[in-house]
Amino acid sequence: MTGGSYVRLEDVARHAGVSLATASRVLQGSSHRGRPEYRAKVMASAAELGYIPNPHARALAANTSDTIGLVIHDVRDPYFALIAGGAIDVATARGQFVTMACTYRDPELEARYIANLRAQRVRAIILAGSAFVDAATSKAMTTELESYYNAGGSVVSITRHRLPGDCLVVGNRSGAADLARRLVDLGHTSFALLAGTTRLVTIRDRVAGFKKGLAESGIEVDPAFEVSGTFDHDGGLRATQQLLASGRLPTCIFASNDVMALGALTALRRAGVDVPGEVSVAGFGDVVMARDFVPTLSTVHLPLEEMGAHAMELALRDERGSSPRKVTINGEVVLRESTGPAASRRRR
Amino acid sequence: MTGGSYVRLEDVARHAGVSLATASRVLQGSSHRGRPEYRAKVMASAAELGYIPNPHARALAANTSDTIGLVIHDVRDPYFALIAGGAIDVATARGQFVTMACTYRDPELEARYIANLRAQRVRAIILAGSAFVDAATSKAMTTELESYYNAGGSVVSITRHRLPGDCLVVGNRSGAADLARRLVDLGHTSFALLAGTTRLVTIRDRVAGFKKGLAESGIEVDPAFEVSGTFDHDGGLRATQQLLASGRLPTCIFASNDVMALGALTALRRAGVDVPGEVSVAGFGDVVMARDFVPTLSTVHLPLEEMGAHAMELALRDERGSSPRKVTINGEVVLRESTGPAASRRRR
DNA sequence: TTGTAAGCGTTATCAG
DNA sequence: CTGATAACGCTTACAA
Repeated sequence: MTGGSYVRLEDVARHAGVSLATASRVLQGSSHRGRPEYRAKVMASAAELGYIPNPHARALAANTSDTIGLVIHDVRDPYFALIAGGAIDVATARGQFVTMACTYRDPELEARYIANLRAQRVRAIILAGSAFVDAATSKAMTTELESYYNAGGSVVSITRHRLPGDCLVVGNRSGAADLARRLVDLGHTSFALLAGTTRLVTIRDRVAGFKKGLAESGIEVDPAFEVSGTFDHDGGLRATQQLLASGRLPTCIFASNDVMALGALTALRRAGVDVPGEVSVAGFGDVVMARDFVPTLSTVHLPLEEMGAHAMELALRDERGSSPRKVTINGEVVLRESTGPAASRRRR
Repeated sequence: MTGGSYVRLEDVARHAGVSLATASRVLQGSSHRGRPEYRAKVMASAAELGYIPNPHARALAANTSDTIGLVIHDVRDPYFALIAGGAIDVATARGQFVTMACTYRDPELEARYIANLRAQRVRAIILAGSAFVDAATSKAMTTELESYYNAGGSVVSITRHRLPGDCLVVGNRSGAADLARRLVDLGHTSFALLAGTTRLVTIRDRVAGFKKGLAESGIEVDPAFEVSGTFDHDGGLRATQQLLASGRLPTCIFASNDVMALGALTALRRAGVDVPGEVSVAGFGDVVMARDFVPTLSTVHLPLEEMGAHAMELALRDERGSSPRKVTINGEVVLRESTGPAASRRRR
């Protein structure tokens, strides 16, 4: 059908018997300008010839492009895979390309990649993944992003309110606090916190929110029960093993994300500890597979896919908003099998 | 640091006191041409000014680009997330961009997207995800890809040996046959096959291989135990429920991929059927989480991440291979908790 | 409205 | 080996 070579705008113009400029205007202008008969002719020719504009030429001439940069922590992490999926779908539907990078929370890698996206003049940059508490860590990246933004680029971040542009603010604090309250209602009184790195603001917020929720009932977390590690499956596994090794268990373990919770579940199972019989476990995020964990995981549901889609929509809106938008996303507590009434209570 | 505006090659040239052409040559030529003193000057100026080449201009002039198109079924599916992750990592390390699309096995969407990648003159296209048995379905896509390939583009596919270019051929048949043998060794005699859509060649191959493995021991699959559905979690769940509803169970269930197997596990658990006590379950692929399923999943391990990395390396090799390479990837059976000795045998 | 022509930032050709 | 200069395909003033 389409031959080996390319159809250029010039070919379309000639075929339609109009000038290059006219063809260009017709093809890009969603507006109704152009004499109807010319419009029709050009459209027909373009379709017949199978014309696809050269995005590079377009980018060069118009100083914009139709690709969006998506910077995430790791595609392999289901949390981000969901966000990416949602984002990619709306981009594809709108004829935009998505170029994606995984930066593994390495600020330097992030900075470098963003510089490249900027040079590529991507239409927008979406950043998903927590920032570090220490703002200086990502200074280079922030600077880069600001130049991009100031030059007219769109920036949408998820949970990075300090960055320029729009932001999807996840209610980490409130979600975790809600979860804590529900857990207390179940009768739990002693909690362990698998915090991951407390240098990530997401974790810090979730932990802070959780503690606040507990505090309302006068419950404090034993410092010995606050164990950190990496913010992933292994981190959850190791932290739990550490807990297990200490010989003392709380009645409930809160992992600051679902994947860590899964690690915790695995560690507990290996050690022969019954969940929720002996300990309850809860996570945060509600990754799709949380429903398939054994036991199914209690967690704070976040509409991850929609968040990705929403972020992409913000990134794609015609006029970059006069004022940056902050959209709050609130999670909803979902109690499933992994949390039960407190063990102590049960024994009564 | 970097100002708001852009540094162009011209600026670097002026700063270094050489011509545009010289600067261009120095900056792109990995070769040692250019007077050393000029080379040094240009490099220094570029570094000092923070020069980043404009990829669009480069693409337009040189008719190539430094982005690779990655077309997969769905990022949310851990199987593909792993492949994508492996691919993205090597691309990033080599300073290449990856633009990714999910096509959900929709041939039309695939064709459209590939046409766009082609127009964008991406440096290579990587295609992961099974083809349909019926070649006509993806005729348009194939044509598009061939034009791209014939025009000098690199194509690397995973499990699509009919396509032009290099191919990572997954030993679906042999892997499934191996698995079948091991399962027979365990004493199993009756098997159910959760096939997914038999229109996908991957599934067809896995099913055929599995049957072949069984046939070596004179075992046949009861047609009533061969149930199809979608090639995902839900497909596995539903197929298993269907099986359950029929009132008759085999001693072992083979799901043609891990995610389906997870669905099966969930259905079984909900129905109160013990695995592997009453039925054994096996999958294919060895998604990371297979180790966290309860029970941990027996499956055929595929080095998914390495496959993605390998595919990207093939895509990036300097000269497109004179002859297309076919690399065979063989899976390895991993027996974990989800398969045990056949239930009937146990009861003796 | 439509056409002409001047860029956009690089690469590549061709003289010097 | 180096330096002008013409592409590359498209957008967009500017002119008609």
